[in-house]
Amino acid sequence: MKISELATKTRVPAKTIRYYETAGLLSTPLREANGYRCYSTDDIDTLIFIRRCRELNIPIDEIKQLVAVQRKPEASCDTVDNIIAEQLARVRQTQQELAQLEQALAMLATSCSHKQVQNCAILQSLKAD
Amino acid sequence: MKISELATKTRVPAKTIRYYETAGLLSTPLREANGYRCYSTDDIDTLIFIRRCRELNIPIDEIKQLVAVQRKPEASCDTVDNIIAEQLARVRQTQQELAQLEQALAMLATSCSHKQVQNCAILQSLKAD
DNA sequence: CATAAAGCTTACAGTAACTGGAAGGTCAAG
DNA sequence: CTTGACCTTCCAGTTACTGTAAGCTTTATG
Repeated sequence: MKISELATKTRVPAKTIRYYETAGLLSTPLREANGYRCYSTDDIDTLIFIRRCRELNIPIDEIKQLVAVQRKPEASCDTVDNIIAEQLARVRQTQQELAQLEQALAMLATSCSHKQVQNCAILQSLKAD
Repeated sequence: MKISELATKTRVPAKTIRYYETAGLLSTPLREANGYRCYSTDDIDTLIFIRRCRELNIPIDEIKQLVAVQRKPEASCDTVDNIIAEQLARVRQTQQELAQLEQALAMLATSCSHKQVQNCAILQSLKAD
């Protein structure tokens, strides 16, 4: 199958598929006589797996590990557990930071009573150290 | 004052100060005879303002507008209000997305009972379209 | 005074994960 | 035969810095 078919079947843009190849996430595919990339049905599974991981914000380097570990079926899944746990920790950390951000912004958003810039309470707040 | 003094007074790294200059966020400073940048006390205020905005995750292009509008004290503060409101909206949008992410990851994290990779429930889930 | 360390300058490269665009080859249809 | 849809590669741009290198100047020390 050619790249655009793989793209529609996995909902990953062809451009991104080529990028994943150069990034070392996908093995280099066979080529037809004309130089077109030629993919197998296995590639569909791998690529959907990658897409799902990216939807979970897992960095490409860690997805590489997840793809690699699947080639050793008898390995323990500690690597998998750790990557998911780390990603969860990162997400929760970001959530905390965003909560503080939201607080600060919400306070700013209600502080200005539509006067002129020279009296703007938002700008005043932002000038404080 | 030289760049490192400005850096310590504002808690913005000297490297970042130079970057802000090329990014058009800070006006080009005077130079001493030896070519060193020479800053005024006003630059302290501007830079602290910029740092506070960045802590609120406001993009540099929008900080540029906030800095510019402060040079016209009689302008209305609609620009300011809009930028803060948009930033708040972006933050809340991200919060929603992260909440879904966290749900999905948390579910994955508890799904695997430490078997081998070939039975790993996490990997199974990630393979589904 | 010599020299070494600290601080300043510029310019280039790298980060993450793509995305857009240019220039050109291939293939099927009208 | 030519038009349009795909395919190829390579280069540049995105965001907001950060690292590094090469080369000044200034300051501190022996």
